[in-house]
Amino acid sequence: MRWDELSRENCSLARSLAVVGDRWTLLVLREAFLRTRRFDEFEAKLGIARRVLSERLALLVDEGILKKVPYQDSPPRCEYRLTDKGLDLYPVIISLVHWGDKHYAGRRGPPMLHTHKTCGHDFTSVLTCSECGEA
Amino acid sequence: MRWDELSRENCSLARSLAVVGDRWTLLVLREAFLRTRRFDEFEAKLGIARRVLSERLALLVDEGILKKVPYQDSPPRCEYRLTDKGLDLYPVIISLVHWGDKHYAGRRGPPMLHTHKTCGHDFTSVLTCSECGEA
DNA sequence: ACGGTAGGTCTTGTTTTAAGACTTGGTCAA
DNA sequence: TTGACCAAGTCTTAAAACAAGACCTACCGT
Repeated sequence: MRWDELSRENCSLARSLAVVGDRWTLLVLREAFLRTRRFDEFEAKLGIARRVLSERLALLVDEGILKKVPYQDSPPRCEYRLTDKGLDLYPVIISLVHWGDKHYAGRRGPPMLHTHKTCGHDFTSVLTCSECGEA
Repeated sequence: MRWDELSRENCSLARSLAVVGDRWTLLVLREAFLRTRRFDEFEAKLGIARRVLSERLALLVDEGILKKVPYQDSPPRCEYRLTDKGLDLYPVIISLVHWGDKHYAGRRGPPMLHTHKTCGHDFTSVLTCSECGEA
């Protein structure tokens, strides 16, 4: 099966992976969540090949996960920002991060803590049922 | 940056992706969650190349995400089952599935519903804070 | 001895990725 | 007004990963 056939499978996981399931896309999105916005910021922070970065950003814009927003007129320049669809990927990224924290953290604990702005605590994520609220 | 360097980055997302961030691994795990257990069941349900499947299963066993369990003596045969570490990936998979449901479902709605055994409702996932319980 | 089955490995050609040089349109300072 | 510089890419080449399918290895039953 090829990558582009995957997106036509009748399976939400396959369709999601057809978009974000490659080597780099989720790392690009992690940077976007950390407020990285410009081409060379992404390049510098990720160490990704420029060609691959260019391709991924274009794909993410195509899919409506990022949008290009002009930030100056001359020369005309754009930055990349998350759309609502992109923001919806937060649970995916946070679950992967917490899985990594749990199973690959070294002696010094997880590399980054996540603080819940509303309650002020560092948190891990708990997946709950939308109907009854249980874990 | 190469794939194996990624796993040495000081970032839980990068380390997670070094294991499950390729084209096939999460689809293999989806099948494992759906109780697929044997080499040719995986092959038949996924349409994956045998060489790639063999490589992925070996990696997942190496990482302690799947384990080989003998199910008959002669000829000796093993099946692949999720370990606790593997089961911990459920939130990742379910978030990806629900993201796909939300943004790529066709007219007929999502291809598969998830029922919470405890409360009996079809559910979507809600990510909540481990400290205060809010979404 | 023969065909079937489970679980792989090997080979070949195609795609993707990595690394880094090159391009384009514009600014700025001398 | 010329030359250096910048952001945001594109192009080239070699290495790595993948897809498809043929082949291999125990062992079973007949």
